[in-house]
Formats: sequence, C-alpha cells, structure tokens
Amino acid sequence: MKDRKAEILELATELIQTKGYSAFSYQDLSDRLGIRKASIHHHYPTKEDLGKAVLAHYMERAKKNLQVVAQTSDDPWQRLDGFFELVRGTQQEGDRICCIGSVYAALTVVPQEIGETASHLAQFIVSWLSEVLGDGKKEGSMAFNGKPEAQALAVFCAMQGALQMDRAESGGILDSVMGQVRENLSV
Amino acid sequence: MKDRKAEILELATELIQTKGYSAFSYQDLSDRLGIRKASIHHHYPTKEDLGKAVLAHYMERAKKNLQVVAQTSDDPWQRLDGFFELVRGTQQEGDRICCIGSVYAALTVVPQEIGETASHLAQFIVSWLSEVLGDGKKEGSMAFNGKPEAQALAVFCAMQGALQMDRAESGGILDSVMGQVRENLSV
DNA sequence: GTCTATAGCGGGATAGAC
DNA sequence: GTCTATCCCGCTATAGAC
Repeated sequence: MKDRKAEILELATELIQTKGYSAFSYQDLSDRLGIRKASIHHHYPTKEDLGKAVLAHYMERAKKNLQVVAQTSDDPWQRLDGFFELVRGTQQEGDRICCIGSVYAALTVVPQEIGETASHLAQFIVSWLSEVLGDGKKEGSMAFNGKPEAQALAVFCAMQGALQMDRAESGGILDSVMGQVRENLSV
Repeated sequence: MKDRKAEILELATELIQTKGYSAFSYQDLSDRLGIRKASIHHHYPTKEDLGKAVLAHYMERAKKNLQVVAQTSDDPWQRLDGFFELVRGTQQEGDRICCIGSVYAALTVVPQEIGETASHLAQFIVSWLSEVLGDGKKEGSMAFNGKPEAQALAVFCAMQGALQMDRAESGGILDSVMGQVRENLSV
C-alpha cells in the first residue's frame, strides 16, 4: 500500500459507481481497506471533499482517455469504437455505471460542486462525440438526419441508460444498444 | 385528506424520483405530510414495504397509460408521440426522473424485489415500443436499420439518460433527444 | 498515518396511550 | 389513525494518544 490517498480515491470511485453517492460510507471504505474510519478522515476530512476529489479525478482521466482515442486515429468509426471500448471498460470493471449517471440520478442530494463537475464532463464528452459524428457525416462514412450535436447527445444519453440497464438484465443490453447506435449512423 | 395511504404512496413516489431510494426517509414524508413518522409506519410498516408498493403502483399506472395510448391510435408516429408525452409528463412534474432509472442507478442497494419490478416494467415498455417501431417499419412510415427490438431498447435507454441529464442542464435536453430519435426513425 | 474513543445526529422501527 | 416516547443502529466527524 504505497499511496493510501490514491487507494482511497480509487475505492470511493468504485463505491459511487456501484452503490451511489448517498449510500456509500466511510465504513464501507474502512471495511474494504482494513483501516479505521478516522484514518480515512485524515486523508479526506469530509465526505464532500472525497466526493469532489473522486469526480475531479474521474473527469481528468476521462478527458485524457478521449484525447488518446482522438490522437490514435482520424477515422470517425475508429474513434467511435474507441469511445465504445471506454464505456465497455467501465461496465466490465464489475457492475459499475458511469460516475456521471450515478451523480445525475442523485442530483438533488449531492453537493452542488459535484453535480456541476458531472455536468461539465458530460458536456465535454458530448462535444467530443459531436466532432466525431460531424466528421463522419462530412466525409460520408456516416449518415444520419439532424445535427451532429443532437445525435451526439442522443448517443451519450443512450449509453448512460444502457450502462444502468445492463446491470439489471442478464443479457447484453450494452452490446445491443451500441450495435443499434452503429446502425443509426450507417450509410 | 381522505386517503392517507394513497397520499403517502404518492409522495414517496415523488421522493424516490427526486432524491432516490437511499436518500429518501420517513422523516421526509413526516415533514411534508405534517404527521409523525410512527403514523407512516402504521400504513407501511417498513421502508421496503413502501418501496415495493411505490413500484407496483408505478408499474400499474405506466402499463395503463401505454395501453390507453395504444388504443387511441393505430398510427405508429402518433403512438410514439403519445409515449413521448408520457415521458415529458414525468419530467414536468418537477425535477423527477423515471422511477425505473432511479432504481437502476441504485440497484445494488435496493431490495431485490424492487429491482425486479423495475426490470419487469422496463421490459414491458421496450416490448411496447418494439411493436410501435415494428409497425412503423412494416407500413413504411418509419425507416431504420436493425431490428425493432434493438431500436426500441436504444430509444428507451436514451429516454432514461435524457430525463436524468435534463435535470442538470438548463437547456431542453429531453426535447433535443426526442427530436433526434424522431430523426433516426424518419424515412 | 493510524489508532481508540466518543460526540452528535438522523435513520428505521416498536410499544403503548389516546 | 395518530400521537409521544423510546430503542438501537449506522452515519459523519473530531480529539487526542501513539
């Protein structure tokens, strides 16, 4: 255990994605890490501090991942696939939903700054997707009615919903929705 | 106040849709209804009892609403619009998300039966939508790649995500996503 | 940096009077 | 059906020893 603070942050992220912000507790962290609650308060004085740190780190990591995908290829379809792989990665980490969706679902009971960070990240992702879909339409490899911004928003919302629903249904909801999104963009 | 039990059920539904299952409490109900917590326990002994009742009633009402829409018109586009109006109704009742989405987001901390009821209702809605989209494709008024079932699932997930995101962003996220769904079904 | 101990609050739930 | 009173628990958070 070299970096306790990072370890706590990582586990808190997992708990927010699985149990939700309201339901996860310092006791959960204590049990899983094998240290006392007070020790966790030493690293993150309040739950709000910890929550803010989780979202800030989550945002940073997500932005970085998307930038890597964008740099890997210019092809819109490959960039979309890269995005899908990131989403699938979230799910395969074990019954997690997206941090944004978790915060959105509890928006009225979450500290304001946490909601705003989630919102900021959502806008970033939608904007990133808009560029991918816009490029695809321009070069003719993708085809759809309406503006790229609206389509990107719809795709983002579908991913959020699919991640949540995938946990409840045994069948591959996420796969199916990703497949349909592809169909809706095909020439 | 003729029917206290129904009144409690209604308010509990609202609280689950706004605060989420974990965060809403008998104290919340007590404050809003002006009666003591113990009186609420008289009608619904445990929180799980109340939660089950909320979901059972929500499911019943949603099924009835969809059946009414289906009986009102045979036209697929009109039926889709009827569905959209129901979704919009949920949102316009004041910062609510769909009960299903609320339960899905907290699936790991919600009593099993509640999760199963949410799942059952979700399947019903997706099935209902499949018929609408299937009919539209058959008669030629709607056009899209892939199977109606997969498209219906994607539309459902997009609606869940849009309802959640709409609360966080001031702009009409829900309107935009509904508009794009229409575009994706247009000939 | 981690511990013990404890404070203070709010949660779900019950008993029993009215 | 509603009330007062109470129980026990888990939560967030702090103080202070090691």
